[in-house]
Amino acid sequence: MRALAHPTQAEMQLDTVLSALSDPVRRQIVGQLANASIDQACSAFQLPISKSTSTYHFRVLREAGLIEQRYSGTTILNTLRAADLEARFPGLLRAVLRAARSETTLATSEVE
Amino acid sequence: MRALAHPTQAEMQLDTVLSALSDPVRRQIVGQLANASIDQACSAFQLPISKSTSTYHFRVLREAGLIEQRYSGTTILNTLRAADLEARFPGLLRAVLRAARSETTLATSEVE
DNA sequence: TTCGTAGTACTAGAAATATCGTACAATAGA
DNA sequence: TCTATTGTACGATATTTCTAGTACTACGAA
Repeated sequence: MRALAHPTQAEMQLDTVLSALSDPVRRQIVGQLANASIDQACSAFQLPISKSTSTYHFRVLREAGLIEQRYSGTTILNTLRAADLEARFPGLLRAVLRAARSETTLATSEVE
Repeated sequence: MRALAHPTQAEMQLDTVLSALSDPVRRQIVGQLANASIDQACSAFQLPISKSTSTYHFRVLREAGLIEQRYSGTTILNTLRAADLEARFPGLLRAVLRAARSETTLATSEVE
C-alpha cells in the first residue's frame, strides 16, 4: 500500500493553508468535500483541468493539511480535515466555505 | 488631492481577498492595522522590504478591498475595512487575524 | 496473465507574483 | 521658493505557481 505524507495538526501553517485556499480549483474541491457525505475519489470531481494538474492540486491541499488522502485500491479517497482545521485555525474553514457558497450563489443568480 | 480606487463591498472577490491574505508581509500589515487605534501611514510599518515593494503590497491590499487608503498631505492613511469585510465575508477576517495571532505567539514562544 | 482504470513522476513551458532601483510627483514647512 | 518627506511609476529580474503531455506504477477484474 502506498503511503501519503500528511502534516500533523501542529504542523499546519496559516501561510500554506491560505495559499491553498486562494486557488479557485482547490476551493471547488474543498467545497465539494464539505458537502459530501462520503469520501470522494479524485475522479469524482469535474475539474476544468487535466489529470496531471488535478494531481498537483490535490497534493497542494494534502500538504497544506486541508485534506486527507488514503488509497483504496488504485483510487484515492479524499476527506476534508475539518476537525483538525477547526482545532488549529478556529472558524477559518467555516468562514471560507460560507464565503465561497455566497459568492457562487451570487454568480449563478447573475447568469440567470 | 490624488484619488485612489477602492472596490465597493459588492465588488470584493473571495479569490482576491484570500490571495491578498496569503502573503506574510500583507498579513503583517493587516494585523498591525487591526491592532491600531488610529489610522497608520505606510511609513509606520516596519517591513523587511524596499519602499517600492511596500507600495506594491499596499496596493494589492487596497485593490482587494482589505484596506482603505486616503491621502493626508503626502502621506497616506491606511484603515482596515473591517466592517465592509464582515458584511461581505462574515467571520473571515476575524478568523484569519486570530489564526495569525496564534501562530505568532507560537513562533515567539519557540524562540524564547 | 492480460487488460483497463486511477493516479503519479517527471519534464517543460507559460503566466503570475514578489522584489528592487531609479527617477519622479505632490505636498508641507522653513 | 527651496528642501525634505512620502509615496508612485516604470522597467527589469528572479521566483513561484499553474498547466499539460508522456510514460509510468499499482491495483482490481476478467
